[in-house]
Amino acid sequence: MQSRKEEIKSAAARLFRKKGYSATSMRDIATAVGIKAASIYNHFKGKQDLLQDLLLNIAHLFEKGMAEIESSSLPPAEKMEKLIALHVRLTVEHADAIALIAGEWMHLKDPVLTEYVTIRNTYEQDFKSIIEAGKTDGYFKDHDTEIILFSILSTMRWLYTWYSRHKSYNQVELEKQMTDCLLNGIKK
Amino acid sequence: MQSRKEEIKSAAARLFRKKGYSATSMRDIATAVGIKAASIYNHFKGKQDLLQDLLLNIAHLFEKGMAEIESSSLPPAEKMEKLIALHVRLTVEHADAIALIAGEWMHLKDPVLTEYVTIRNTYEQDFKSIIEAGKTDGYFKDHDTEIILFSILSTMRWLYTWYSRHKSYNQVELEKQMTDCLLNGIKK
DNA sequence: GTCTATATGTCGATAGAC
DNA sequence: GTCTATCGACATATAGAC
Repeated sequence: MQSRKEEIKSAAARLFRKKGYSATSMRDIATAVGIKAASIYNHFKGKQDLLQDLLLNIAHLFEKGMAEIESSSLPPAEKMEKLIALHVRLTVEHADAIALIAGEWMHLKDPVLTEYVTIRNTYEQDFKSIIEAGKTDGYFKDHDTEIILFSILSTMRWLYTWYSRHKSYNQVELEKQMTDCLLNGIKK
Repeated sequence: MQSRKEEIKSAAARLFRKKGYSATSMRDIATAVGIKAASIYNHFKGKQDLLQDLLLNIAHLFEKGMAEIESSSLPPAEKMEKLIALHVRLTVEHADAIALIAGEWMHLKDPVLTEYVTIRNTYEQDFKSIIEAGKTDGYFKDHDTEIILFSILSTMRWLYTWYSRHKSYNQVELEKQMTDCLLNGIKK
């Protein structure tokens, strides 16, 4: 059961992803839902409000997932596996909204833009702490932390493009192979 | 020495990257160059023409790089290293245009859109052939070829965001660490 | 080759009827 | 809660003077 407000949100997410935020008009979104553009303003304050709703929601899901992993007492290598699983799960469940993280967050306006960037920076800092703990404990090699973070996050952030073309792929198997690729590499 | 036409192109690339294609106006580009919007039309047919010029140019650079690597008689593992080096080099030399590959190619219009996608698909097919040759020769593990391709390409395609924040990083060292991360993983 | 002026269209958002 | 009608801003692109 999806309310009209939810209908508008998911149509907006799909269109922002496909055509980009700026190239998507309120008329486009309204048509996709089967109403007129003016009617959207009974549910949202405007186009920017829609983008902010979508992006803050997904940002908070990542925040929550990271908090749970950090507060666990698992060793760094297993925390890393949990992080990869978190990205895979959120991507599968919120593919359209995730896509906006990659390409449309720049269209946020202040003060939400600042809020969003702060959340993202904190997330990356937490990620780096786990990598460094893994190096200290001798689980990870001594690569530059920034480069390790970048390699993993970039792969995770593109997962949504890949997954849209391979929906049939088993989620558990995907998670397993990605984790192994990232942690152990592709060379024999 | 940069001609006026080149000035316009690089201003467009920088603005398309920063604000997105749709949100960038001809007035924005003109102002950045120090002329009026109408003057751009003496150098380019329109905004779409600018995007096509930028994207086809960078696509052809990848095509050329891949052709050189493929025609070499190096073993697959070394071809892979050359491919990573190709991405690093093109990213450092054409950061703005490379960014458009990640987020703005969707705004291309046919027939150039079809041409661009065809070039990209061919590039990915060539990449997969090298991965599969590497598996056959026993250099690479038996992961799903699609997943290996995706892991590597996604990291390469996000390099431009990372590099803009770490311009001081030594290019040779960057190449070495990225190659090692991708091929051998981060686990000890 | 750059300018001013302008044609033509679409945008986000609002007012007010029902 | 959805509609019609509309406003004002800004978009791409063109015509023609200099």
